[in-house]
Amino acid sequence: MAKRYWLMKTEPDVFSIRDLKARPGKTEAWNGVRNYTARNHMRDLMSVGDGVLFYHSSVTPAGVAGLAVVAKKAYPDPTAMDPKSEYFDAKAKPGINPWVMVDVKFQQEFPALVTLDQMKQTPGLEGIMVTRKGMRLSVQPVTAEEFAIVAKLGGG
DNA sequence: GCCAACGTTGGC
DNA sequence: GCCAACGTTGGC
Repeated sequence: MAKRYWLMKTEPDVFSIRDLKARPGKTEAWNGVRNYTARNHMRDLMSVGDGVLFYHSSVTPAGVAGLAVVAKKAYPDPTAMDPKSEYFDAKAKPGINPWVMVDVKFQQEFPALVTLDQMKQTPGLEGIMVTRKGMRLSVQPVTAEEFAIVAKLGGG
C-alpha cells in the first residue's frame, strides 16, 4: 500500500512529543481515540511507515511539534474495556471492542513549533484540514505535499 | 430515520 | 472562560 500522511492531535499536557521521545523504543500506543472518523482512518487506512505530523492542541500557540511514523498497524485499544480508564466505553466488550489504536514512533522534534497561524499563512497549505475553523477531528489525512511543506517549515 | 438537545473540542 | 462547530444520543 502506498505511503500515506497524517496529522495526529494530542494535548501536550497529557502526552507531548517529548513524552514520545522518552518512551522505550521512542514508541507509544495511540490509545483513547473515541471518534469514528478518526478510528476509521487508523483502522482502514494507516499502515506501518506512514508519516505523522505530531500536533499539540489546546495550548497557545497550537501547532505541529515534530514528526513521527506509524510503527504498528491498528489493533484493539484495551483502555476501552478498562472501567478504571478515562477512555472506558461501556459499548466495548471482548470481541466487539469498536476502538483501535496504532503505535507511533518518534522521528524528530522541531526546533520551534510550526504554529496554526503560520500554517494559515503558508502557500501550499490552503487545503490542510487543521486550519479549518471548527475542525476537531483528531486524526486527519494530509497530502504528501502538505507533509513536506510542514516538515520544511519545522526545519525537518 | 429525523432532528433537537446535549456534550465535547479546541482556538481564541 | 467563552462559544462556535460538530458528533452523538435518544425521543418520537
